[in-house]
Amino acid sequence: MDTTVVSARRRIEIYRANVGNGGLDNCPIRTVVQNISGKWSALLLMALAERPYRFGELRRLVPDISQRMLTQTLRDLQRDGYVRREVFPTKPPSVEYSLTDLGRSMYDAIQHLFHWAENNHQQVRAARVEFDAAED
Amino acid sequence: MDTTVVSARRRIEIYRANVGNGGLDNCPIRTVVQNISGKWSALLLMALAERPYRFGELRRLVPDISQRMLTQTLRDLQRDGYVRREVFPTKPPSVEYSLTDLGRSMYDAIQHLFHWAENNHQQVRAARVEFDAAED
DNA sequence: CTGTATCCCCTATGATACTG
DNA sequence: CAGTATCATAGGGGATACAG
Repeated sequence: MDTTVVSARRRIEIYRANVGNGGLDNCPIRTVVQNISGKWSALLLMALAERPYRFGELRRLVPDISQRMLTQTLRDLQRDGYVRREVFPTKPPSVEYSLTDLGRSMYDAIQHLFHWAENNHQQVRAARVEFDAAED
Repeated sequence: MDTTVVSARRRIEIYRANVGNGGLDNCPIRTVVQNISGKWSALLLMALAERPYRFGELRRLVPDISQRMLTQTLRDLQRDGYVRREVFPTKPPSVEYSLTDLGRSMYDAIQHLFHWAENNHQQVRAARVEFDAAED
């Protein structure tokens, strides 16, 4: 817990040092968080953490994602180095997506949050209900 | 790492079981992730993980946040149960924000990702540069 | 000091149709 | 099968002014 506190202060100081010439743009945390907080990113990361998937497989696995967002989310994850895209010259061509080492490493880190969410989301929902009820 | 894989599959299965009647809305992970992925949420959580802050203090600590977003982000964090808001009847009134136990617990979980980001954001940036350069 | 109320813009997401 | 292109929409976020 002391580690938490000291770390938090240092992070803020680093952020403040960059305000004015970059600010959040240079923030390590936002660099990472911004591109994995999309609507479908976590879901696709979880799928690929299990095993490699082809494009169409992912589409069927996540039935309510639009083709556009599947393409775009995968591309963003690939751009950040989390996902590897391999094209196989079958006919018609097939494309396989898989986690890179960097992606797996990041997944191991974000997994703590996923796990927390599974254990505590009811408390969060309850807090929302209570907050909304308290509004006059 | 077997834990990772098995867990990921179960999470996807839980998600798929809800597609059609709720889907992402009932997803524990999105319930949590959606409201801490805002532009300023992580920064404010880190500040409050250090110590309680007054509204004006936070404003000076994070000079480039608009008053509107400071108010709104704090309110969202409070609504989810992460932040406690206390009004002191001074003149003029002052308001103090602090982490709740739930907030501190969540912070401990998300901290792993923050730590990863600090250690690996250069690799992510490098991956982006490489990806962009490969575009014709 | 700590907010609320407007107005405005930009980006993320979605629906649909088309292509190698 | 695995995408692109185009158009439309909603919400996040900022600037500014006002209020208790």
